[in-house]
Amino acid sequence: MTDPAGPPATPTPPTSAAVARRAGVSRATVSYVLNGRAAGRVAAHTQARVRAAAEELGYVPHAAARSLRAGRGSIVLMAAPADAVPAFGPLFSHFLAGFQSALHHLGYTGVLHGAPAASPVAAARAWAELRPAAVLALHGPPLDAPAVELLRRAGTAAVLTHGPQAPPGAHALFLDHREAGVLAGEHLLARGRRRIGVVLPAEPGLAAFAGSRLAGVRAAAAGCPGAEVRPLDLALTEESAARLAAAWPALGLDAVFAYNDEYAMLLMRALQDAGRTVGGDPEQIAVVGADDLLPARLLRPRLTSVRTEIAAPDRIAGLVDGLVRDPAAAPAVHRLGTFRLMARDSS
Amino acid sequence: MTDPAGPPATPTPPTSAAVARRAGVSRATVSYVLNGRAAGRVAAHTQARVRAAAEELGYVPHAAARSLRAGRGSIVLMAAPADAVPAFGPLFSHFLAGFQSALHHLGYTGVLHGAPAASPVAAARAWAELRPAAVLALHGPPLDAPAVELLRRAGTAAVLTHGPQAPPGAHALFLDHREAGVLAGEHLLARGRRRIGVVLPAEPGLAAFAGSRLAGVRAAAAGCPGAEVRPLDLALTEESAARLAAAWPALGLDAVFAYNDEYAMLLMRALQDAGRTVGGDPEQIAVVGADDLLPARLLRPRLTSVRTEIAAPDRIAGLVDGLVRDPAAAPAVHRLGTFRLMARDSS
DNA sequence: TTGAAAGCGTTACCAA
DNA sequence: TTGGTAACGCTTTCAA
Repeated sequence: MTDPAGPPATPTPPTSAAVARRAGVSRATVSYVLNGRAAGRVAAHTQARVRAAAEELGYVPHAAARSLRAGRGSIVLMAAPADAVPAFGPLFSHFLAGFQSALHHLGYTGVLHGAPAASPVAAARAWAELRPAAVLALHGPPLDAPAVELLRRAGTAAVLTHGPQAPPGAHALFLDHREAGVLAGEHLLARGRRRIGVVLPAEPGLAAFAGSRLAGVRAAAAGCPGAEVRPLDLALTEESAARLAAAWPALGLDAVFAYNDEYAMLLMRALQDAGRTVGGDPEQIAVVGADDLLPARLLRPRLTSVRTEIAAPDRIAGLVDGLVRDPAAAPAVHRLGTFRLMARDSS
Repeated sequence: MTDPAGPPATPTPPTSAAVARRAGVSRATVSYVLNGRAAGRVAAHTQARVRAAAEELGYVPHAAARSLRAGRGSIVLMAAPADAVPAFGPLFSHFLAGFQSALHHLGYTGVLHGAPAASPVAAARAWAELRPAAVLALHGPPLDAPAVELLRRAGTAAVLTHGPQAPPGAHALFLDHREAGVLAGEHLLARGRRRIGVVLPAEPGLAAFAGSRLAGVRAAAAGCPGAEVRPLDLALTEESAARLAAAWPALGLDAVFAYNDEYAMLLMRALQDAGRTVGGDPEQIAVVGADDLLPARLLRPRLTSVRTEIAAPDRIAGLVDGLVRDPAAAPAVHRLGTFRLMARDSS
């Protein structure tokens, strides 16, 4: 490959200057034309020439140079779960797709960034280097005040974190897992259950959510004399579930909220294998899951589940856009979604 | 908030020039110190002063400016599935976490980018704007030659796409789904099955994989006289599965490779609800899934599954790093993983 | 209608 | 041991 004219792997990417040379105009003209700011400034045939030159050269603008000059980038950074894998459920994936698309229409570039971070501040520093227009921390530990401050000082217009409250300078997106617990608890109580187990997953990263759900069940039970709530440790393995099932008689529970459809399926199977029956009749054990996954509907009995209804992706995208445009907007807590109970045969 | 000294949201982020002023040194010195290139150049106490100044100002280097100057960015872009949601299985999530971490140790910033793209070239253009060091297209349609060329011309050192072969200028990461089909087919044939159905998911984005898996089963059957293979359309809904189960007698199949554990679970349940029994005995219907998901082991009978063993994340990260360092490396096809059959009770 | 030039934040080179 | 300066690619203001 000694052809000096067009090597397949160009050593240096074409710049707007190269386009200008080829079209016989100035760099300024190129910029105007390619950014649609040429109306009434540049002759139509000149525009055509510029576009053709750009096309032929395979010119692509350099986002870094652009945002350097503009003083602000257009990327919206989302913190990806680094190790807490289970967070990537189909729910979140689906939300993500819609969200990215909505951001795109608003002129942003949505990007998932998952670097292993020793601390929230370390993560914030890594994110800040990219000078994003906005940062959303939807997973892992919520951003704390120092992390938010770092991001704000680095020029991030909008900082959003999940969690019940917004640190100074940030906004919060809140999915109140307590509500899930309340729904499950009230449902079970209404069906006459009084001794309710609540699964606390052994897997790390889920502890915060699990705690809230437990609190929700407790809150529901508080209004019902004679009701008892008992936390249960469970790992996502068949051994762990078998152990819990073996201990069941000693526990004397008549119902369980299993955090999750996965934990629920696991436990339900273990209980059945241990000779107990699961279902809605008083002498059976009632089981409630969450997330309303498809496989859980395939079990017999069909699993009752607390479904998460996440807010419309474009609503959140609009919110982010608004915050970017008005960085000084008063911090607030925004609902990220709600829960709904899908009653089926297991309770 | 009229305090002119320290507004919480700084209007302009601190620059290296600000750090230099505060420390009473030049910008060059700041650069040396903060990049660890100061050994033997800058006095220890000067270094301390610079670091202190940076700390106090909350200085974070500007990635865009850095990569502008360096001529090359350090981000590794991974194409995220924009709409083909199912790709985000636990397998991929787990790989991703390890991969990001490995990239981080090599000095890269791994980033998932999922913009809605009208075509591969449009996607490539969006990616090229970020001037990434490397691009990995692990989902969706493989990159075609024009897309690769665009990226290469934009200076992307390493372009990797999934698929059986590498377009000019790109490398390929290949997970040969045919092998999964072969494994499933051979397994079923060895168990005496001769009339094998293969599920083709109705969901788009899976067609390519499904086709390969079907081809694999066909290849296995080709070596076995009397064996027949029949494709079956199935959507991921209970209605679709019920319809297929109802048609079963007419199909006269004694085995099915269901693409996926999810499809397998769905179909297995539908068959059972229609009064057929699933299992390894000759008069039962044999069902094989794939991906070896936990819930599939909870069904009765336990589901036989083809497990995907993805390559170690740090091996892939090392590969990418090598390609970035040597952009002219001869394109090759690299195995992304292998398959293994986990025989259980359903076949 | 077009061109020239400045400046965004960083780093590498060369001079002091 | 340190500082000045130029250059990366782009947008934008001002002048022609």
